[in-house]
Amino acid sequence: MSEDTTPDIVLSLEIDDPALADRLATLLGSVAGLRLAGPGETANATVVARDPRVMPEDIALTQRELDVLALMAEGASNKMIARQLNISVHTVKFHVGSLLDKLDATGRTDAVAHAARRGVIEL
Amino acid sequence: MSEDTTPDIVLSLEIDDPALADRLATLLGSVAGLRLAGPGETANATVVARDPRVMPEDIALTQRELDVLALMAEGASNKMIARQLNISVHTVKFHVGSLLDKLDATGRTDAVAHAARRGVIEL
DNA sequence: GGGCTGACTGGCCACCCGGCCAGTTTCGCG
DNA sequence: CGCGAAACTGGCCGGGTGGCCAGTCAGCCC
Repeated sequence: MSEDTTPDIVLSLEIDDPALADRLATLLGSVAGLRLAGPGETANATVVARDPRVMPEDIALTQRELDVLALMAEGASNKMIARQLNISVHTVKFHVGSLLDKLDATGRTDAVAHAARRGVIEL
Repeated sequence: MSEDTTPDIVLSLEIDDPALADRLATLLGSVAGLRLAGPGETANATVVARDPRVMPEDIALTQRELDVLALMAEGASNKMIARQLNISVHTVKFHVGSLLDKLDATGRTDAVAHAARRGVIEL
């Protein structure tokens, strides 16, 4: 007579590895106080396990490059970035160029995507 | 003598809501076959629950727009996208323009960032 | 001191991008 | 059947972007 005050926690699974997903579903499905989400149901929490992509040590970015990168992720143009950081557009381009090199990107959009993937920045 | 073949699944928690985090930790901590990750330990899976931010229904994007968006997220230029989709560069620009409108973005970088934030695409 | 590295600035230029206008086709609805 | 909405395609052009060159300044190591 106490469960009504604290309903089951609903969990959804987003596991790439089928074997792991199966084990987790079995284990979690038999825990009192929580259950797995049904189709279309909104879960309280999600269990995620992405494929073990290479999470190399953080790329060595200077503070200035991080500043520029953050503003790039906001969709700022070089001109806007220059204004924000009180530097010239040419300097912004310089840092952007360095970022493209270090992040192995072909353009600013690619750079932001790569940085987000690697956890260098948060979207 | 059978646990050595299937070691415990290690879970880490990333829960914004402290109360929910506490309940999950209690529930999951007493499940045989899995345990919570210690400090610095690499987990097999992560339980995440972000604060219930407005998750509006997916923005209505056409299939073509999704195609273009996906390639944009890969850092592809309009020319590359055109080649990939067998359409002209001008048409790609048209779709990009629609994406900028629908995603309320100022440029392709901003569009990809917004789309990733809203879960429209996965980086 | 001399050499070195990294942040910063500038000019120049080919290319790309996004906005404008215009046109076609396809589809569903009254 | 007409008709409008939406998807799709194209030319044009101003401004943004990225690559290349060169140069200054501050800090650090040998």
